[in-house]
Amino acid sequence: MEGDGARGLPMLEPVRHERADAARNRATILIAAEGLVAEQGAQNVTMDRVARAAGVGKGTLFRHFGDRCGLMRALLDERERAFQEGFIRGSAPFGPGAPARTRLIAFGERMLEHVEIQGDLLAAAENGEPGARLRHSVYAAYRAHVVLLLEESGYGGEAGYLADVLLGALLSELVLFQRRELGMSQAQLRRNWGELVRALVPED
Amino acid sequence: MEGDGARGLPMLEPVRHERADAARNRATILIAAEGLVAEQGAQNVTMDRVARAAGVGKGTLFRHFGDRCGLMRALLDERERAFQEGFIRGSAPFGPGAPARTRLIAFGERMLEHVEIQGDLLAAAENGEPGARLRHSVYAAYRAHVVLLLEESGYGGEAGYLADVLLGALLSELVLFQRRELGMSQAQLRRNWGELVRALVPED
DNA sequence: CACGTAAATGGACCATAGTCCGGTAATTAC
DNA sequence: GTAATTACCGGACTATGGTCCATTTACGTG
Repeated sequence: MEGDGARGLPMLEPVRHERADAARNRATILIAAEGLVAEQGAQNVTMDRVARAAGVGKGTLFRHFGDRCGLMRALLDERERAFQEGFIRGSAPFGPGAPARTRLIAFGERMLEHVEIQGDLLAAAENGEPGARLRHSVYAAYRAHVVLLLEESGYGGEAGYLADVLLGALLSELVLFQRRELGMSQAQLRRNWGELVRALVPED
Repeated sequence: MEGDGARGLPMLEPVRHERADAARNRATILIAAEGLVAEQGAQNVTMDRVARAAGVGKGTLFRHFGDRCGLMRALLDERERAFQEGFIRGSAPFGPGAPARTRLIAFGERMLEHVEIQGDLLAAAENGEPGARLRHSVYAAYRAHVVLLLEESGYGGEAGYLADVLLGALLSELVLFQRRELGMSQAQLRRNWGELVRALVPED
């Protein structure tokens, strides 16, 4: 049914060439949005203001980023990419090379730092329709990584379930609540995360 | 500063007498909202439509329930109250009388059932500003209960932290995702919940 | 280079959550 | 019973996320 081009190579990119003006506008928008977020906080930035600040129409904004969460995600993208790169190909214990349980602890610690630095932006990016964040590919990537580590560690139970629970403990909404509302320190969260993982995952 | 009536009894209700028309309107609104939710699903019910269906103005709606989440919560209120009543004063193992760990497992199982039945409504009620659900008194009540059980069980770590993690595993957004998107069965979730608690909480 | 096509654009438009306030009706004091 | 008070009412209004489409602009081709 799909009209594959029957060329030699299957196309890896959905878009052959992003038009120059589109690329320029995307960059302009991201810079404008970044500035607004920096000066007023992610929560107070409206799509209208971003569009006006970037000097483009609202339609352009939504064409490029889909929705508000998409824009926020795009702002996080660079860090996000570095984060994923880190646990896939970085150096141990975050990257490969250390025992699985150790890596899992390192994963959580990095995630806590990530939330510390990008907290509001993360919260804004995850705050869409119910369940949207779970269906997104970023969650899938994290989940797959945790599942892999759990299986590697020899965990006997259902790794997918435990991955959901563990990622739940790192959810930005929760971590921000613990930090700001409950007054837990970052060190406290790190310690508790470590204990949690050690209690659940076998040493290998 | 507060003008306490200096009568004999401290007032237990913030409002001395809800005016008859107000009470009538609240009831009418709840009935109308219940009907709309039943026939179109919580997600598709707008405040405007509820107001029109109830034959009241929008202002009345917001005066009574604060915001959309408040209305959804009010619709859940009866079940919610029964749920809380159950784990505070009900019969074992959900209520008092059983070992703490057993009660905790029962708590989770009831919560999973609760999500099964009231899923969409719960999701709608929890879907507000980031962190709002965590700051709400319902979350505080659940958290306090779980903390109590953990301490009673002789859990050595920080009970508050573990309570957040455990409640995260029961979050309606997550459970609905696991049921609908991941295709996990309710039995599977029950089993995994039980294993999770048994792995983390000492038998007592 | 001229041209045709497909993509990008922008801002008018829509839907919906939430606010505000002049008017009104229920309660209370006398 | 009547007047004063107080709480309630309703719908017009605002703010904001998101859609639509007629118009414009870049790009590949002859």
